[in-house]
Amino acid sequence: MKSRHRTRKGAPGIVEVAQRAGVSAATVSRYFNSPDVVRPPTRQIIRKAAEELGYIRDRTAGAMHSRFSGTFGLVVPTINHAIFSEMIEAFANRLLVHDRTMLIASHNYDLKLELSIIRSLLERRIDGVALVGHEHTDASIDMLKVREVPVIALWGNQNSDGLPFIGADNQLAAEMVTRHLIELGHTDIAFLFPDTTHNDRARDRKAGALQLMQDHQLIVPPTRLVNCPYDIASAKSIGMHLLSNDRPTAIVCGNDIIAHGVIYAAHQCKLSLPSDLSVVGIGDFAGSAEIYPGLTTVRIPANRIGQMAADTLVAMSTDRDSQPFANQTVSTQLIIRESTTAPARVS
Amino acid sequence: MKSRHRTRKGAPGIVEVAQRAGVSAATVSRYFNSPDVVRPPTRQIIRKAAEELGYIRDRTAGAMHSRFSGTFGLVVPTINHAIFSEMIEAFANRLLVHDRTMLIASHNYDLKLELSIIRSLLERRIDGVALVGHEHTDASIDMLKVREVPVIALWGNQNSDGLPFIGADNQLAAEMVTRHLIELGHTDIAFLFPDTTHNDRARDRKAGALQLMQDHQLIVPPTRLVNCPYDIASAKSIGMHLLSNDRPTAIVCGNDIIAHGVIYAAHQCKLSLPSDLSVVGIGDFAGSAEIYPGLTTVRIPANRIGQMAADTLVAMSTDRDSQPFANQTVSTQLIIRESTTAPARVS
DNA sequence: AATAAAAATGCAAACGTTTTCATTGGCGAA
DNA sequence: TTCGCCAATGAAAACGTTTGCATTTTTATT
Repeated sequence: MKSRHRTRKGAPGIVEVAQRAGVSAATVSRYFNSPDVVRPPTRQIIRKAAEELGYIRDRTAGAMHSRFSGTFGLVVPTINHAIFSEMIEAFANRLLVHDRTMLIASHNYDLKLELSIIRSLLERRIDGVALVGHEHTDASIDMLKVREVPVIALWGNQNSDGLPFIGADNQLAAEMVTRHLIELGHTDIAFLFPDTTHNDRARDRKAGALQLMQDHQLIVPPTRLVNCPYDIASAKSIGMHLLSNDRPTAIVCGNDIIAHGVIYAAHQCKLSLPSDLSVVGIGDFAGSAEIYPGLTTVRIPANRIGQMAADTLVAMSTDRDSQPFANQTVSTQLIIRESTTAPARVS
Repeated sequence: MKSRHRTRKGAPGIVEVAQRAGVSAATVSRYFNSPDVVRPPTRQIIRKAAEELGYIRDRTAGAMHSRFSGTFGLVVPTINHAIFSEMIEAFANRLLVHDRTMLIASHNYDLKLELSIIRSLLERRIDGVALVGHEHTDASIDMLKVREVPVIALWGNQNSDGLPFIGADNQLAAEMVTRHLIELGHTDIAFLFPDTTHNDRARDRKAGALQLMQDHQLIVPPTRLVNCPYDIASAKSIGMHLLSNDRPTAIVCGNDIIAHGVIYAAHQCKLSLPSDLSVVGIGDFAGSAEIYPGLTTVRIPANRIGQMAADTLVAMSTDRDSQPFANQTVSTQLIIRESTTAPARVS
């Protein structure tokens, strides 16, 4: 209790374990990091000593020397959102399998905040980081490049930013649902997409849908192209407005959350679905199969993305040199349920 | 490149900054940790040097000495679930305000896994941890106790385990919705709750609802007490079964997710709500206000819980001695919307 | 059984900070 | 101008591991 600032209460270190086991600290360290290099009998002795002492390794200290913290970062726009939370959970669980942990933070589509989050992650010496989308400040990317921290972009499938990615073809996804409606005979279709300013996924989707309309010589007047945030309350109220007079025969929603909101709006307006209105979403979130009527949408395997991201990042941090990893586009699939049908009155 | 194992690429350390600023490393360290003790002119010089070098602190190294990692753990049953994800986001965002980060993991109601997660968090030297609920293995609690890591139990409001908590009165919440139905005149009420084995929140709710029924001399036959997992698909299918013949006039659901499923089931069965069936949930999740008909439920402020947890934990880790913190029960509120009404045929 | 080769272990020097203690410098008071 | 005090800074010892190298022990070979 003099020069020694208060010692970690009751927590034995590697040297205490070594002492009790009658070996050197180095051997104990090796026992934990690569058990196969220590002789089986020694292993037993150490295991026993560590257990009796209730020893818990200090990876923080280990990270100092080995430069691996065993922690990875995940930066998302928002945690509290069906599609991301599914991915987050998959990512975290997969990391756990690799004996790694996840540091996560959300920036709510604020790129400036993203930068400061990345900085904060770097201060914690993460072994790698997964970012959502391809829109990031140069400062963010540079910071990661300088440290040579493995980075991976999730959810999109373009590498405008030069980052390896794991994601879906969002443009194609939007095309799929739009084509489905066109093939059913719809011509008066409305589009509800969120602000695309800092959201490349939404931009791709919107572009895909609109392009397909154009390919089919269908014009989309401004009134049928509505901005709608990714939250159910806004979606419902915008939906109500859209349906109250001169309503379209079908609506393409930027994602399933918006679609849920629109369906609720339709119920509220006493419309019967799908005869009065066809609705499609993108994403196939939890609840989309159960909602009434079942939502026609495009399945994007969020948990697959999360899992692949974890695997890839761990691999990248380990085999430092096998970079760059191949970009991966996960498959999307049109799922036709009960929310779509041919329009009642063909024009 | 001889004894020196590969140096962190391009990453300047505190000494490089010190060198460039013409001061000692100690002063740079002080500049970052308590700027007020270094003279303003010196501050400027250091700030400039750090900026030009693109210096990023290494908190890992700092943590070694100061025993604060600036990271807190959050252990939840599942991330991908409306109510938890709202709390998780609030917790993370609030920590960010405190310049701290969050390590999170989910155990899917597996207490054994929870233990190993806690261990893993401890290996990362977290400054504190928030656990959901009051059911934990003794080993988990002991491990935390020995290290004297601040712990807080979320979501419940009992301290059977001696842990300080921040949560809601789940029993009361269930009573509120049940009372509402009874007051409307319902006597034939069904209850859908998840397995309560490792879930004290669900247990409290169930107990609260059933107790109230008993208080009102209403008996609940076994057929009206159904086990139902917290997922929408199960809820809908169980709901369908329950509604297909000899249906009750009202259903109390263990949480809003189950309620959503039941409402979808009712739609599927072509029942009209609330005249044919009243439904209540607990939690007031996103979507509960928008669903058709709007769900009568009890509001539990998840984000408030998350925020308070972050504040409390940070405080606990800082003022080590002001423990134990007062337990906090957040207020719940009955929200009456359109999913409930008096039963059609009074028996 | 002796020797070489291989495997297991120990020693001690890092890793990049923070913090204690000592020292320097600046400034007001006499 | 000189002295003394306080604020600001520097030097160096931790913090608890990992790992390169040296040494010892084991195993295989003749």
